[in-house]
Amino acid sequence: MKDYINWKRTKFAAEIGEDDYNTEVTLCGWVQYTRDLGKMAFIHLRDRSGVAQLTALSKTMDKEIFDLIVSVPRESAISVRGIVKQSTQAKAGWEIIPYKVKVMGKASTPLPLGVVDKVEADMDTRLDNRFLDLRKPHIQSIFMIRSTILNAAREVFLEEDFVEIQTPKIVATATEGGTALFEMNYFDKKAYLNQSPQLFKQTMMATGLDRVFEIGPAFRAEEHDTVRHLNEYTSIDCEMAWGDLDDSLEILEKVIQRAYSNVLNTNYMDLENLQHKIVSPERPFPRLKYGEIIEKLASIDLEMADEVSGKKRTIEWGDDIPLEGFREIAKDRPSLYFVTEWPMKLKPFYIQPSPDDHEISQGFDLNYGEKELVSGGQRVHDPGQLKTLIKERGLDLEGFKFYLKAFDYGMPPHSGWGLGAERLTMIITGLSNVRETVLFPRDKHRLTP
RNA sequence: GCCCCGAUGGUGUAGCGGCCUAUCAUCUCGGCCUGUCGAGCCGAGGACACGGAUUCAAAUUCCGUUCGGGGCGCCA
Repeated sequence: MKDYINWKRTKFAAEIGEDDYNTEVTLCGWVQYTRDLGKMAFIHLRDRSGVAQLTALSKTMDKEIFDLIVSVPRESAISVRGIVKQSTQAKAGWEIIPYKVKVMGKASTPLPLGVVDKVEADMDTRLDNRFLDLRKPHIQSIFMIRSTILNAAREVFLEEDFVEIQTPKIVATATEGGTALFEMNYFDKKAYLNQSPQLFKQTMMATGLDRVFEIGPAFRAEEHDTVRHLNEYTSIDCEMAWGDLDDSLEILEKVIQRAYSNVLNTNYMDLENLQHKIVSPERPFPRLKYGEIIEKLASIDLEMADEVSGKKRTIEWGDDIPLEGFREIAKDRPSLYFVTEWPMKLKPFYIQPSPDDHEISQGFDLNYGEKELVSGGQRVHDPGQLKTLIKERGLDLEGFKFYLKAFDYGMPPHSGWGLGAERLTMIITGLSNVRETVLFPRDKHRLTP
């Protein structure tokens, strides 16, 4: 039989108020809970905005509708038409007296994952049933916040005259090196999933677009198994010409600050759902020199394994700062700070040395406590110098042909950075596992869903 | 790449040689209930990852496999 009723939603649960008393509404959502008292039943209907209570009385309603509404399995998708009634007994002050119900999508039982159960599920179970996991308001909040963060970045870039670009994710050469890549077959040729847009965005500096940004995926085939790594992550990248490192840092500060303030302004309910409080950071962010950090760590005798001998020794200038070292620094600096003036050998080949000291680079990191958020710097734009640095690292010039070509025909000075979108989301939401901030995370063990 | 840890109903767990025909909660199904909102009450259902070994006896010990969690390095 054809259904002639228009089941389009007229209100979200959270939109209902005094003005709606004694009017008809159509709500669409999921049956969160059914409390059947025999001749009377309460159904909690959840939509994106919140929960509405439907109060069904067998005496005053069609028996068929009553039986349907009390028997529909929880988490089924239903549409309900009813009258909003004021009620002192209902928590919201109102309730819906339904008179028409349509089951749009019946849920099977039992659920692989309870949406409102009192028992928590493991991350693995949750990810296997992510669509159900996402029905939990506090999980949805993570992705509401993530969306705000990405848009805040976009907002700042566009205000600052950047052009949004997309660079290829399938590439022929082993790009910048330093990480394992996923290999793939490209019409019988070997190809790789790109680890970062670095070389492409730099190439754009030779075009006259001057300021570009990209928000897109990056792939790393590292078999790391930690709460802060993903094999596919979202990189917020930018590159700008004709300026110096400070211009880059300023844009970065603005992006981070805007992300915080937009989340504070628009996602206060989501922060509440996550029971997390944040404070917008003030600019400029503190700047720590690599050398100062090493001094501090050496003064407390932080030990680390020597790269060559493997023996334990005190940290010294030239060593990379281990996580344990950053944990020490985080005791005094639990929030955002830049780390500048890294030794050249700890930074990639495309980072420019300082004009005063060729051992020191113009590369920087942005940390939040012990967490690394951003990496960037002033780039080498002289083709001769760039070739030398590539060779010094033992990399094959042949693989960088397309990149180097752009430097041979008028490359202006430029700088830029890459920000891990998930790491920023993790910090702003206060979550401890980066997987929480991705709908369908890719890690060493997980390829589905 | 290196190192730890774990696997018990749909979900989350207890048990750590015989007391296990396996605990509790949640869940599912059936019954009662006209004001529930962590509903309540009565009844029922459902599990020891897989393979091997030790033992009179294994969920429990050992080995292997598979799957999962975490740490380090590296990075965003």
